[in-house]
Amino acid sequence: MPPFRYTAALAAGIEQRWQDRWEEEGTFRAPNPTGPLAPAPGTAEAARLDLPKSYVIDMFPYPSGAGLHVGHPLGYIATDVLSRYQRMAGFNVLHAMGFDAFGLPAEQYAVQTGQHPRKTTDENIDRYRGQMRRLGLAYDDRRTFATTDPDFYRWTQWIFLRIRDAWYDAEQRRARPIAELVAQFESGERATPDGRPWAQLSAVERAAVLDGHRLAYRSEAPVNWCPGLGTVLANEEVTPEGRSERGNFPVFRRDLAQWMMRITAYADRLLDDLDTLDWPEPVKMMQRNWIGRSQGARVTFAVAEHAGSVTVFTTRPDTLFGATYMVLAPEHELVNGILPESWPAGVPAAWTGGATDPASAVAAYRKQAAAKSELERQENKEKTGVFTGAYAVNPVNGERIPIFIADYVLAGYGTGAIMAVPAHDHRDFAFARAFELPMRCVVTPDDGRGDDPTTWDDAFVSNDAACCNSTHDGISLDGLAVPAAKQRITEWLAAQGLGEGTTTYKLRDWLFSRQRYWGEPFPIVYDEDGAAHPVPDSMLPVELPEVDDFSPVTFDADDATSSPMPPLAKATDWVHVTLDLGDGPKRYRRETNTMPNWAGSCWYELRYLDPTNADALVDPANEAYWMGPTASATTGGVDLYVGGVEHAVLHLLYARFWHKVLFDLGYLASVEPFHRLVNQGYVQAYAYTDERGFYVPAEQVVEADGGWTYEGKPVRREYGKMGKSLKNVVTPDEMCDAYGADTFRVYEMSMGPLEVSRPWETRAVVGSFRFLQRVWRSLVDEQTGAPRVVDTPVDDDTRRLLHRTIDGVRTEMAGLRFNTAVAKLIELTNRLVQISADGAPREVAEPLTLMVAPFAPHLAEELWALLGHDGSLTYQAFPVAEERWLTADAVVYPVQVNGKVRGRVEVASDADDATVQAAALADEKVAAALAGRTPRKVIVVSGRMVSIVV
RNA sequence: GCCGAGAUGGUGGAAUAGGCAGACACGAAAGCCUCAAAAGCUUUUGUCCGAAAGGGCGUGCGGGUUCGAGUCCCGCUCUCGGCACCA
Repeated sequence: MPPFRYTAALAAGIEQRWQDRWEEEGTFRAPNPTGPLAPAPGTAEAARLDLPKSYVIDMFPYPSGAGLHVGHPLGYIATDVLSRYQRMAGFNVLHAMGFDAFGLPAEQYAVQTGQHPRKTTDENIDRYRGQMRRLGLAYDDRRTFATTDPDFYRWTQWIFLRIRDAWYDAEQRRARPIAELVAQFESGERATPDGRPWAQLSAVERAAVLDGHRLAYRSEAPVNWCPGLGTVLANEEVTPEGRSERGNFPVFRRDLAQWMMRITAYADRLLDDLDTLDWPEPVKMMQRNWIGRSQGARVTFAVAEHAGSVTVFTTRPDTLFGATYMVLAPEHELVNGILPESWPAGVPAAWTGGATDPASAVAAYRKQAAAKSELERQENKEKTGVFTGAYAVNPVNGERIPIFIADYVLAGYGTGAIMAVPAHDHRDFAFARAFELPMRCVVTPDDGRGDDPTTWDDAFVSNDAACCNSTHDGISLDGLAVPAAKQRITEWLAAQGLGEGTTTYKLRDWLFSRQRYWGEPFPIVYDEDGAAHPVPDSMLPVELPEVDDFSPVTFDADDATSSPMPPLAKATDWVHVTLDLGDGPKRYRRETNTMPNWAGSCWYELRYLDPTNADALVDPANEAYWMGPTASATTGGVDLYVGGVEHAVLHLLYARFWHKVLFDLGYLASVEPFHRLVNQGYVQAYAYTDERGFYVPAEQVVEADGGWTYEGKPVRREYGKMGKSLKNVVTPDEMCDAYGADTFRVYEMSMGPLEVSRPWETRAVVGSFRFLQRVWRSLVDEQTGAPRVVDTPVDDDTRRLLHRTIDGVRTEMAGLRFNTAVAKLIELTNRLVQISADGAPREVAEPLTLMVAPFAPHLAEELWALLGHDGSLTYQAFPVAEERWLTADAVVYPVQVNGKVRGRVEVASDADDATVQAAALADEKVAAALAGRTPRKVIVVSGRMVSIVV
């Protein structure tokens, strides 16, 4: 083995040396316009402030105990490659990394072992930092933190207080300080809920009124209580089966006083501003679906022989004439009030559920619905329900229609009540068929099915057809297209005082309390009356107390009646405090819930901008510089944010919400946190099970004619995640040991497009290793380690390849197509190898080194030094292609005869079409294919090809 | 069920302003070097017929538009992801 061959050991030496040097020199530090991270005037760093900026980050990781496997760094390497490229291409690049370190695993480990979560967390972070350093990730080392740092969560708490201290002004469509709302109440500009003057309200009453407006508020509301975990959960953390996403415990709806975030106030803006973002369409779609805005109308139906009325929400007010019955959610509050003593005469048996009177029918149905698990409801979509015995009056034609309760109507959406139009709604159709309810066609089918619903297989649903059978005193929709009919009827209802156009959302307010230890404490205390008071900014952060027992009290998983007991409640010395909140020292009780995991990740991208600022979460000048709106990003935000699709809804929606509140309150110039989002794919892996179904170590499985064996016995292959229990984990450290970090980086980038998931294949890594070896061997003498570069000029053909490569690599880099960029570099390298028998021409060696640098930075730095340069190449200009070498003198045209390539002709690149055509027809292979026939048509696509038709 | 994304050699993947399908890499085969092995290097490698020259067929399936379709249109199949009675 030659002593200076590029081996793993040689690579390890180079990598270590350059990582040390980058650290010593602070190579990747990005200057801020102002504050502690602003550069000294006149330095190279200061000059970079005049360049266009680029802010590139990944979704920061939760530092788990298992460390990184080869799947995790895919996005980190991609953003690193891009940011290294951009530094060379003339940008001031901010690239940073932190840790989302509050979370359950550390707490659960603490519960099991008694080891403080902070210790576990810090150890894991150290391990992650070590692994990331070893990969050569070029972060600004001054801009890093964990969400668990008191200096960080101080600001998380500060933001919480600003949100609590704000209300949403629906007219101005923005958040405003609560003091401005108080002023409106005081002046009488805004009436109090019960009309009394503000001054006459007691302190408790005022607090209650304001809580009805605050963007962070406490409410006694139905929440998802999970006794098995001992905590409440956000809607998003509950599976469709009604169980906890984590742990799969049953979840119950219970009324509990909890902190909420009024994210619903921002539903429209969160929806509308998606249009300004450069995000993958599926992610936008998921957010749109989650917000679930739908336009429609509320319509009030009187209850027959009764004083009450029921308001329904419908998106199809145009079908009001087709309403033949009404359905309330079983839990609807009006149900009990409208039940008659006995069934009306002639009620069909199927409607009563076999009960003797409406009250017992409703009670029985409710019981039956409650007994069904969510899963059973999912599986069985057959419509069930029961008649209430009451009738509603259709306001448009006075018709009496029966009122049912059924679980296909959800209490939490719209008004919890619907008008049923079985002819034009699939669900209503199914219900009507099951209960033999009448149907009336009020939208003429345009698919030839006829207008008699009794002959239909399903409802006719269309927004393009025209209305019919919809005329009564003073109102007719007949002949109107659906959209026009909606407008007409909505106006009519409003004029009659029977309804109004309205918008509803699926989005609910965000439950923000967790009964956990390892989270941000709320900066809230309660006085003797139970009133909440903010902890003054000057007393932040409210730090977590030391406790002996980190677990919330958990209960029998099925005990729906249990109540939360957070771990912080046990820290009695901490809970009970004496504070002076401006009216002298008093006793207070601290809030013992903590914030949910998402809190820190709702704003961390802002803290990288000014991580050491002690006076503000970020200096406005720094935020405006890095994230402010630009011509192409009109709502501002991070230039590139890379992370997994699993955060498509929750993290990204919550972070957008907080960002908008902070914008409204004047703290930020940007309206959106993340302008461009890219979802990196997953690196997955094969796992193998033996005949008993146990996993066997994947690395020892061998492939043998169409199957796989482990220790000679056949095993089954499955494809999925990497995990300890699947015995298929491959770590970046192993790859660094075997090949070096540069090889690993190149391999991860050349596996395929960033967005696509792909299987890990360790044995393929060697291809990237050979590539770097060829680069090294071309420029360095393997026997002496001396550079073997010559100054002889290269042939035109090589020079053209060089410039085509430069041009192509720049294009691919900008489009994040790193796999094809690497392929182009390999092609250039393979040419260099061919022409370097007597030494590598500098004309190719230098630009190749610079272009390889984003992918294999350590190797490139080493080669750059060997080429005779001082200092890091980090800020060397990326090569620029010369236009004149991008076009060849001659072009080879493929010639098609009847669609098949039959020959090729070489023609000067500036030849006109006639010349090209003549050359094509003169080619002997083409002539042979023509076999004497006269071309009917000859098509010359300039610079591309010739097509002859005979 | 609804919405979205996708399907290209043995494998990962190239090629979208409709213009030479399979770049680049892995694997495989043969060879060079070596006492030998490893590493490295060279050549071949979509498939079928053929000794070769050459030819036929080929981008999930079936149609269509076009001189020309992986790319556009219509109709399917399958895979993955999201939502799940949202009125």
